[in-house]
Amino acid sequence: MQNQAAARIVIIEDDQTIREGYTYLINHTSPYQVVNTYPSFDVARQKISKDNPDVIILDIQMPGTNGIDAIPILKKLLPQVYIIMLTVYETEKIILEALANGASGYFTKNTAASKIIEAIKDVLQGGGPMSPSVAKKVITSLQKNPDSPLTKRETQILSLITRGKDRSQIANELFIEIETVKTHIKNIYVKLNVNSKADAIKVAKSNRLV
Amino acid sequence: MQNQAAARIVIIEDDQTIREGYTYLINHTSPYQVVNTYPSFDVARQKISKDNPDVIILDIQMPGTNGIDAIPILKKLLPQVYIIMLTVYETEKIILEALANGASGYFTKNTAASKIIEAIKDVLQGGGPMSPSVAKKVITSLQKNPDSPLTKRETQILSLITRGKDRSQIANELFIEIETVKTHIKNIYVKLNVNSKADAIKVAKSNRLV
DNA sequence: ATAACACTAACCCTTTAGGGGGTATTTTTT
DNA sequence: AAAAAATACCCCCTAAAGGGTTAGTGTTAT
Repeated sequence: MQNQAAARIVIIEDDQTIREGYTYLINHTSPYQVVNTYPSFDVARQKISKDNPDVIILDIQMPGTNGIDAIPILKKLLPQVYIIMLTVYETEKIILEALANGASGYFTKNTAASKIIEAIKDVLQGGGPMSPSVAKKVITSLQKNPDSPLTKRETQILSLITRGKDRSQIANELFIEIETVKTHIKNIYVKLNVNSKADAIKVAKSNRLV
Repeated sequence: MQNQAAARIVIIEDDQTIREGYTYLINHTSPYQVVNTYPSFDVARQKISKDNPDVIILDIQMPGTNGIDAIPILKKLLPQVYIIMLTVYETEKIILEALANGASGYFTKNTAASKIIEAIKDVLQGGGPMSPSVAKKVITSLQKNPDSPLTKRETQILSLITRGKDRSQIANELFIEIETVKTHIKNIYVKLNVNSKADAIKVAKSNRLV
């Protein structure tokens, strides 16, 4: 008698070869079972609840609803499910969208089946498995610009501005006068070559100053 | 004759046992060499440039300057260096601060030396190595709330507000009237139970609505 | 020690944006 | 057919933003 049922996997992927390849490999080399596969999310939508999957392996480019948009719908249908993206896309934008929408892992399609099996184990244990190059892009997206032209105080104030604070709230929070805040903001605008809050935030975000 | 010089590693870590343990293991089981070790950043500061490291393994809690604050200074001294954090801390806040400051990888101290050696290989090849639990926290920090009370349009407008756009800019961007934007904002305020932009942004960020 | 930078604060000024109250039509989704 | 979402208009008043200028006091690096 085994300790618990094998985790249930569903693969949603339009390429039949990939679908069958991963299915075979997962079923034959791991303690997990692929309970169903679908060629698109639109086909999966009505039936996947009955599969009761623990993990979904999801493509992005598919006929009909794309994988990115499918994630929140799948999470609503199956709140406990872990979704691992398996796709050819690895632009920072798409990776971050997938993770923002609720994906728990992200791999590119050249990934060996053994790594996918490790990834299934990893999500089930509360990890966040990613390809090295994906992890790199995620980390890069979090990094600040080390060559900011702003001083510490200016950076601090710009950060409060990006959080929507107004001059008086900033003054209160930093225990300084509102006129001092104004001076800092004026200096920030000069350094960033802007003349409004909106543009300052835009420059701050695009140059990762905060 | 070997293809290239072994990558040069420096360890900055106040615990002598850990320092010596990892040094031994890296030097004896991998193609990398630990060229120097330091018990604190303040000791390392003046001499590390001469070590010319490719990778620094960095603790956070140390006498003097902590590891988080040390990262940008090290990056300024050695712009090409990869920094891998090795620490007992794994709160989301500290992890994100370390990565924002320029760390390329992050591990907790119970990590096996073999994983650290893999991590060194990984950063040198352009990856972003992390412990599974660290990767999980990084991914969680990027995820949106799937149960937002806001409609698509409201979410879109709130997102533009968080980017510092004012009513007229939002109206222009979405090709709608400024009065319509006002209406959406009023509805957002009611749903979020706030009555100012700053509070809306605060609620949006703390509940990951955008 | 001394110059440069950072942080602080004050005065002047005008323009723009924000927030609250309502009502109402059209479009989309269920 | 009913509900929800998106659109748009009117009224009101206060608060906030932006620009210009000057200046004292620390701190830090050369």
